[in-house]
Amino acid sequence: MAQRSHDPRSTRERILDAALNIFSAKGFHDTKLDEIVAEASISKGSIYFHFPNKEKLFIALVDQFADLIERRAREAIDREAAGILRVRVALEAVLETFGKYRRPAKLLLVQAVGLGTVYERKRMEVTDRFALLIQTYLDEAVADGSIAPVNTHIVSHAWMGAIYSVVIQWVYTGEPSKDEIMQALLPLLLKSVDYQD
Amino acid sequence: MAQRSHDPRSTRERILDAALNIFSAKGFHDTKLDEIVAEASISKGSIYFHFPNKEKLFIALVDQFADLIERRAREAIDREAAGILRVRVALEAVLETFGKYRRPAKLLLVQAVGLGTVYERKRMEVTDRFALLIQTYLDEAVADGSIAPVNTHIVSHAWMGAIYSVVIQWVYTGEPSKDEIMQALLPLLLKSVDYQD
DNA sequence: CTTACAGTACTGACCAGTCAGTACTGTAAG
DNA sequence: CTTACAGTACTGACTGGTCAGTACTGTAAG
Repeated sequence: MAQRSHDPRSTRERILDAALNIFSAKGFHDTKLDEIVAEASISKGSIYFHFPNKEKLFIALVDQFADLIERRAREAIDREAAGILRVRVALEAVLETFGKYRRPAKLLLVQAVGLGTVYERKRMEVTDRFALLIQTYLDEAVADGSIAPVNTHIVSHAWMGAIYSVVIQWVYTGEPSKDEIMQALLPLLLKSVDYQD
Repeated sequence: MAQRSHDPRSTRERILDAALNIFSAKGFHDTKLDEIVAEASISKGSIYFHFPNKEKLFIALVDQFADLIERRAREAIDREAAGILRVRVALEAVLETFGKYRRPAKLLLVQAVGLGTVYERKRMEVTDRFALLIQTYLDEAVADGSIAPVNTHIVSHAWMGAIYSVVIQWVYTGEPSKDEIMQALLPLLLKSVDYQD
């Protein structure tokens, strides 16, 4: 029967937690709300009290994690003064965060893709967001002469894709290690824009 | 009622054609078999005569197009003798093929991702396939001294991801143009492994 | 008349979303 | 302080539309 509410806002978090577990393991369509209900030990109605529908619940998780990744990257970048060296710390921060939160990583990088018409827009929104972040700092590096002029629009998408797929590989198989990735991916990215240290 | 269409085997292709159209436009889950039936002007029974189920029909399309891309790339590569120059022709071939077949491209690059547990394996299979293709030729280039030794496993995944995301962007928005992509992406990839022409 | 297909009509499992009801917490008028 | 009403948080049995898949029939060619 109806429960007390001395976990006033924690129910919402229980739902998000459980949803994250199941969505990231099984994907959007293979996840039944009843599984989330069981995992969170709440009721189905509760989900609909806190979220308008299954889709919005999923998107809340995607946004939440995209925010986190972006915040971590920006924080790391802002701590570092010099132009292109910021790439190192940003990449480190992103790998660190993805590594710490593998389940949400899976959600963001894989499960959020290919969900049908409704999600096309969301997918684009998220990728554009990260590509723009990269592009901003690449433009900055070009402006201050750290690197030669390039098509930063294409380069930023290429970088994002490169990071994405290496991270996906890593999230799924555990290989290669974070250190190996840093050692191989960082010089690769820097050299791709002609930056030699 | 039932017509003997004197298109004996073409029904199968009509189904594949229609399925490709609808799947690539709406994604797997938002596509109803009845829509394919209407589009192909065939019957539902026909689908189940030619394919065991919806999933296999979808995967047949994915495999078909993955085969095509790989074949085009290999053909282009095999026509070119020198080590790293093969990268140019392979990239050209891949872009050419993706450009010619935008709808299947969408299917392979986006719709086939994040479809749930059953497809995780397929996704990995396809990405590994392309990554390995790249890795083979990178290893060759390292062996014959065209480029310095690198972690070709990571590099191949990074390259694939870079190509993927630029192509996805292109398939969806039409921007940047194929020429711009060639002009920006090719030097980027080559420089990333320290190859200067 | 058999094989290979093509067609139609149907079914039933499934599951997102609903809703009527319960429990508890203010709070304020009498 | 106590009754009354309102607001919030939550429950879980139920439903109704949907759609993959099935059963069965039709027919033309060899």
